[in-house]
Amino acid sequence: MPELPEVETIARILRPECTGRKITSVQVLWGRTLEGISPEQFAASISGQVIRGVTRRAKYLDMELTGFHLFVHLRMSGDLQVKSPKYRPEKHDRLIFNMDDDRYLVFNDTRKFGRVWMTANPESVIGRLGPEPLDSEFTPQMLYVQLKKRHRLIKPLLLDQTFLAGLGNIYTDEALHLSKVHPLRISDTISLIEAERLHAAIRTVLQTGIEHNGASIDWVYRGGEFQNYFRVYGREGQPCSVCGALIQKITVGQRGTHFCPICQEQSYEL
DNA sequence: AGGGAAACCCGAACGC
DNA sequence: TGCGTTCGGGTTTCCC
Repeated sequence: MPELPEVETIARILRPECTGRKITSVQVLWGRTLEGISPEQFAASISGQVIRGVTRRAKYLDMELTGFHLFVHLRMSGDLQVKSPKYRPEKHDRLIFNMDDDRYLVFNDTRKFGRVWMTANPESVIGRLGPEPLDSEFTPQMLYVQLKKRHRLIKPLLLDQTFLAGLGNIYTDEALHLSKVHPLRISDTISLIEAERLHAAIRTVLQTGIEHNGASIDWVYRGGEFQNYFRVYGREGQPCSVCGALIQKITVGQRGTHFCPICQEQSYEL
């Protein structure tokens, strides 16, 4: 499930493969992948565009083109890979870009949730996103202040991409457990100490994810390594690695939420 | 303002 | 075995 670390890994893999390549044509195998543009218009405007660079913003892959940005959000099951000239389309391929070295950039997405935007104005796609959790501007103090301004359950707030950009369900549960914050805590009751722990935990889980995905070349939707290090996610009924209590699973804001009832006390902690 | 529900999808897991 | 049902995941949109 591509979250921030997986997108970061893809960007790192694609950057040397695609930078400087010209897109000569594109096959649109599933039109609804494209946001705000018809397949015909898309094909017409992308042909001849040169890929200037590949970066990441939150969970969006950002390909800078000659006159546009191509943003790709992989959502649940998306995958983006460079294929050799002899590649033939496979099941669930949605977009196939032909590059000027005769290789292909293939967007495959089993569940059809992934989306692609082509725009001259990046703000129209990523303008509402909150701070980047791994940036130096994102400080413990800033997190504390922002939490104080809101009155929301901490779990859904951390998942809100306009509050903080990049955490998905898995990393949120992991970060809450690592920082010993209960998922049902109300944001403006979180102390400075707790906010500092949460800040550190968010960075730790994301960085750990990046390291483990980076360590395995073909992780994308074929099983990465980070799953072997889950502290709570998917471990309902199994013992907490810290205290031995059984991990519980509840629903918070319509999302499956895993936590340790002992480590993550619900009471206020100074 | 915040929260709940529905919608978009399909493969895996589950129940019988 | 084979069938039908449920679930989950990220995000947006609508409604209370």
